[in-house]
Parts: sequence; C-alpha cells; structure tokens
Amino acid sequence: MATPPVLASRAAHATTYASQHLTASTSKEPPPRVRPKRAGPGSSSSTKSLVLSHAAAGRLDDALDALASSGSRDAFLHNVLIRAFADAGLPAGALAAYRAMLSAGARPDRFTFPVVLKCCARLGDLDHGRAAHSAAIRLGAAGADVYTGNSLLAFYARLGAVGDAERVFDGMRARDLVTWNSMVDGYVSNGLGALALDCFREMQDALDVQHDGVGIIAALAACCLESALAQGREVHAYVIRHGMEHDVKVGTSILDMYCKCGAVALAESMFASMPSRTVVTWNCMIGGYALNGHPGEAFDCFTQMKAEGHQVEVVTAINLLAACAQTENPLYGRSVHGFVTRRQFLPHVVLETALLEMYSKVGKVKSSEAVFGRMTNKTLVSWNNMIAAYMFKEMYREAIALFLELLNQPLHPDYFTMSAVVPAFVLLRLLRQCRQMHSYIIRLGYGESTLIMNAVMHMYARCGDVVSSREIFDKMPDKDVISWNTMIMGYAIHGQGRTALEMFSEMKCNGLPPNESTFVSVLTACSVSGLADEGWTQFNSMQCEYGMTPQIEHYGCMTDLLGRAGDLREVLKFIEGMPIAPTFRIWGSLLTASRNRNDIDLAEYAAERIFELELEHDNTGCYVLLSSMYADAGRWRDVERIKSLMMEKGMRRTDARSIVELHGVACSFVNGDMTHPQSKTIHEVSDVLSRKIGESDDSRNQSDPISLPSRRTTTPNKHSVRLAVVFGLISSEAGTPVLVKKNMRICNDCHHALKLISKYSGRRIVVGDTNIYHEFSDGSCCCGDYW
DNA sequence: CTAGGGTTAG
Repeated sequence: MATPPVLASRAAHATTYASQHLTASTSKEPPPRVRPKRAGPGSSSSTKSLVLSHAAAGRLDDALDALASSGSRDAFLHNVLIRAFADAGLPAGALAAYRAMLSAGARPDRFTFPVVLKCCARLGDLDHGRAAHSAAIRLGAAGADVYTGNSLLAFYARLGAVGDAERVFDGMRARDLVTWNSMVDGYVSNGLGALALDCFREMQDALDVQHDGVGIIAALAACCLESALAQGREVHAYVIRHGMEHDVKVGTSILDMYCKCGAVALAESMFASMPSRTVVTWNCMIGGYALNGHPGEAFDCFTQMKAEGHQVEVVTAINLLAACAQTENPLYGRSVHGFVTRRQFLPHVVLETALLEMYSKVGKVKSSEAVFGRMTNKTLVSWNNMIAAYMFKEMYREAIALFLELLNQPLHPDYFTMSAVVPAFVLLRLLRQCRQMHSYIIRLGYGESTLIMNAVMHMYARCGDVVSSREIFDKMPDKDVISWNTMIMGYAIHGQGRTALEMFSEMKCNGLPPNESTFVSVLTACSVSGLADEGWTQFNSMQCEYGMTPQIEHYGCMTDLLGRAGDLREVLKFIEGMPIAPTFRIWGSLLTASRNRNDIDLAEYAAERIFELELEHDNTGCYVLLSSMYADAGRWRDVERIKSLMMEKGMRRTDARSIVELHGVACSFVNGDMTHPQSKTIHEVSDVLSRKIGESDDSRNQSDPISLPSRRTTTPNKHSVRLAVVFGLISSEAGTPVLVKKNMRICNDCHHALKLISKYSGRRIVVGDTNIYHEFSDGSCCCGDYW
C-alpha cells in the first residue's frame, strides 16, 4: 500500500528533526520552537490519538513529528513516545524525543528520567546523562523518587563513575531492594568485588527483606572477582535456606561461581542437582572445565549437551575454543573453526578473537594472523591478542610493528597492550627503541601509571641504561613494591650491589614491606657483587623476620652466591640439602660455577642432571659450555662426542652476535664480521689494541670447539663483541661509554681483554650478556670476574 | 508510561 503523500512528507520531516537533535547532542538545548497557541498541560484528543496510533503502528518518526508540531505539553504523551523508541531499540531516537519534550516545554517527571537514563547508559553518553541528572534535581525528582534515584545510580555505575553512583546512593531519601542491588552490581561491574560484598552484607541489616535473585547473582559475581570460595558457599547456603535454588539463573550463577573459584567438583555436583538447565548452564560448565584445565571434560560436556538437544550458540563455541587451546593438537580448534563457519556464526568479534587466541596457543601463529587479517571489526582486545600471539612465538619485531600500527587506529592502548609489548623491547634490548617506546607511553598518557612506568623502568634497566631507570623511579609519585623491586634488580644486574642494598634499606625505611620478589632482587645483587655474608644475612632474614619460605629462585641466587665463593663441595651440599627439587636453574648455576673453577667432573655431573630433567628447555648452552671446557682441557674426543650428540639432536650452536647502537643506529656484528663498510678499519684497530694490551698469540689461536672443520675459526680479537666494542670506540666521542649487547655469555678471553682495553683507552665499556651487564672501567669489571 | 538478572576474548 502506498503511503499517503501527506504522511510521507511528514515522515521525511520527522527524520530530519530527529537527526538534528542527535547530531546536536553535545551542544545546549535546541532553540525553543514557536510556542503553539494551545499549550496547556493536556492535549487535544485528536493529537493524542494520532500520536498513539502512529506509535502503536511502529511509525515512531511520524508520532514524534505529530507530537512536536502539536506543541503538546502533555508529559504522558511524551513519555509514551520516549518509551516506544527505547523499546524499539532506538536509544538515540528516545533521546531525540526527550529533547522534543523539553523544547515543547513539557515537564519531565519521575516516569521520564528512568527511560532517558537507561538510553544514555546504553549509548555510553555521560554528558546527556549528567544533563538529565541536573534536570531531575531541578524538578525535585532526583532525591525524592526511588525510581529516578535507582536509574541515576545504575547509569553512573554502568559508565564506570562509581563515585557518582555512590553520591546518588548517599543522597537518596529512600532506598529499596533495587537501590541496594544496583549498588552491589555497580561495584561488581567496576571490578570492586570486596566493596560489593561489603555492600551486600550491609544491605541485609539496612533492609528488612530477603535478598532476591538479582542481588544473589550480583553477590556471586563479586565472589568470582575475589575468588572468594568461602563467601560463595555462604551465598549458596543462603539460597538453599530461602528456597531459591530452583531459580535456573541463580543456580547457574552458583555453578559459575564454583568454576571461577576453581572448585570444579562443587560445580559438577551443583550441575547434577539442578532440576532444570539452560544453554547458559551448559556453557558455564564447558567454560568451567576449560578454565580449570580439563579440556577433555569440556569436550565430553559439549557432546552431552548436544545429545540433550540443546542449541549450540556463539558462547558455547567460545568456551570450547578455550578448551581446544589447551590441547597439543590444532585439529580440535580447526574443527570448531569449521563448525562456526558452517553455522554462520562469523563474523563475530569475540568469537574471532577467541579463534585467534586458540591458534596462537596451539602454536599456529599464521592461522592467528589469517583470522586477524579477515576481521572487519577489531576491538582493542583483538589487537592485544594478536600482539600477544607474536610475543608467544618470539616474533618481537612483528609484535612491535603491530603495536605501531595500533597507534594509528582510533583505539586507546591499555595496560594489557603495554604489558604485552614492552617485553619485546626488553628482549630485543635496543635502547633506541626503548626510548621511542617511552615517548609513545608518555604521549598515550600513561606517564603517571605506576604499573606501566614500572615496565618502562624494567625496560631501561634491561637495555643497559640503569640511569634512565633511576630517573623514572625518582619521578614516580606512587611507587609500589614492584617499582622498588625493579630498581633493586636494575642495580643488581648492573653489578652495583651496594647501591641495590641501599635502595633496599631505603625501601624498608619508607615503610614498604618487601615481598618474595624483593628478596630475589636483593639476593641477586649480593650474588652478582660477591657479597656473600650479606647474602646469607638476607636469606635468613627473609625467613626469620618476614616468615617467608624461600622459593626456587631464592635457592638459585644462593647457589650462585656459593658458587662464586668457590667451594664447589659447599654448593653441592647446599643443593642436596634444599627442601625443594633442584631445577634447570639450580644445576645451571652449578655448571657455571664448575666452569669458572674449571672442575670438569662436577660440570659433567651438573650437565647430566640437566639432561635427566628432559625438559623442553633449550639445552644448547649447556652442551656448548661443556664442550668449551673439554676444549680448554684438550679433551678433543669429548669435544667431538658433544658435537655429534648435538648434531643428533638437531641442535645448532646459535651464532654469536653483538650489537652496538651509535647515533640511534644499531650495528650488528658476528664473529669475524666483514660485512660492515668500515670492516677493514675495525679489524686493524682491533689488532692494534690486541698488541697494546699484550694479548698473547696463544689465546688468539684458540679454536672454536664446535665449529665444523671446514669453517674458519675466529681468533678472540675478532669475536663479535670485540668488533662491536672497537667500532663503538672509534665512532663515539672520547669520554662517552660504549654500550654493547651480546646474545650469549662473553668468553673468558674477551672478558679479560675488555678489562685491559678499558684501561688502555680510558673509556667505560658496558657489555650486556643474557644475564647481567659487565661494566668495564679502568682495568676491572663490576662482575668481579664471575659470570 | 517507571529501576535491577546469568554465559564470552585480555
């Protein structure tokens, strides 16, 4: 049927009218229209019936137009229309109708505000909500009417303004069950579980009524946030006492609470006892199995769910993917991917993000990329996950590139983004990129965030610039334990044990109690700087004064400390006396100590323990170290044995590489490198330096034990680190330190030579290996020749 | 013509 011309033109007008009000959303009220002649509080019955009939037929723009042109000040009629827009899922239209109401001069009442506020919440429109709030205050509805107060409270809470929600709560003259429930739920949706539970308890005293399902569900969500199993069980008991357990939603929430608190068995018995279940119940159970590391049970549960005739929905698939991510075999995830494709669940942002994450966890980063690339709608979470996927695969450059791409998106990187990407800079250990990252972080407005600035501090320290690390630390307004731990560790890895210990005392003076990690930093400082007595004092103090139980990391530090002292039997005795089983970390420490004391027997013993562990850890370094010890001892047959063992296991010695950053450009050298344009000069200078420091031909002829016979061996003065240092020395001004990063430990020859070169050149030379920074100056190294 | 409800990615 064709629309009558009159109505058609009106409809067109109405659309413009509504959109005008939508676009003018941030400005003040639209200019008042011409006051109609008949502007009484009621309206003519013809206006009323016209508006109502349009509204009832779903012609909302027509209804709005009719009402606006009648100039009616009938609040009831306006309320009906606002409500109609809201019910039709058109919150923006509802706000346009509200503005029309205001410009008609009608007076909003206690029926108007709840709907308007709900629409503002749905649009995330804080400004219009605040405007409605002041209108409600002006009209006296805010404090007096419970419904208006409740809506205001819920509105602020949903937009994350908990403080405003609390103020509304406090200002209400009367509160009902909904008021309290909204407050509890408001805390929950802002992650404040403890406050939610306090509020829930307070509510029982304040109101003389029983909790309803809504409140119970909010309280259970609070228990999830706090992992408060005991309180969750109390809520469960309350539900049973008051005969509410047959409510499916309540039952499902109890089940979910048990899952989230890690009590799968309790969740299972809840599941079994439920008289009826919905898809959501099944989804929770599947998610709960996945969350608690039981992928097999999750799959079984899924099969059973389908057998009972339940429709699989998007959330089911998402939870199932969490289970797939835990299996070794990518086929599970792929089949779910096929399933959701066939069911046409895609595109769906959350589902796609879950697919991306699943592929990443089963090691299929290419598939993650494919999913990410096809996504039309990407949320910050999608980006964060893709960055994390690259990080998981150690694809640091890709992670950084994606992060830089994210900066060009209309999205604001959050803490997860930062904590995902910062380690990439740390691992690449390029100071220039750290500085860049630092400035991004400031530009993004995270300069005041303790969490993020801790990461930046860590980044600088790991990249060899402990001074910048300290500068940030000094400027931080709210230092937490992690800030202090990071700073202490920063000094520790730079061999400045004394400064680290001073920081530790200062921390305690400031009244900040140390935690377990603090002692890892402190003990590392003692061990790197050879402060044996201090180390023991701290090790005892953490147990006696702070009642902490040393963890494997602490034992690792103590093993290092003892190893450096040199009595290897003591080290072995210590390891054997440990109350926890030695790990790779511990035996590796003994291996290093044996190497430094040249005790091949003990080194073999330590290496055997490491091989016994049969872990997925990369043992290449262990083989290389052992083989170089055999080479030093002239045990060439053992060298060969190790070499063939490594070939058998498909291990390849990683190529030594050293990087020096000059004027913002990173130059990378391998052993004997000739690729640099200034190679000739670099090699010549290295030879000159070698002679000046009296480096013997003996050490220069020492061969690389692992290299194949065909490969030319490199004399120590052409090792990557030496070339990098030489290039650094000749390319920077006298007096400035030279900073070099190396991807493996420095060999004895180079360590010795660098000490002499620092003295000869009068320059400070800093070389970072995988663990610590060696600071060579005036003929000695901060590590005290133990590393 | 009025408020408040469960499951999902980090």
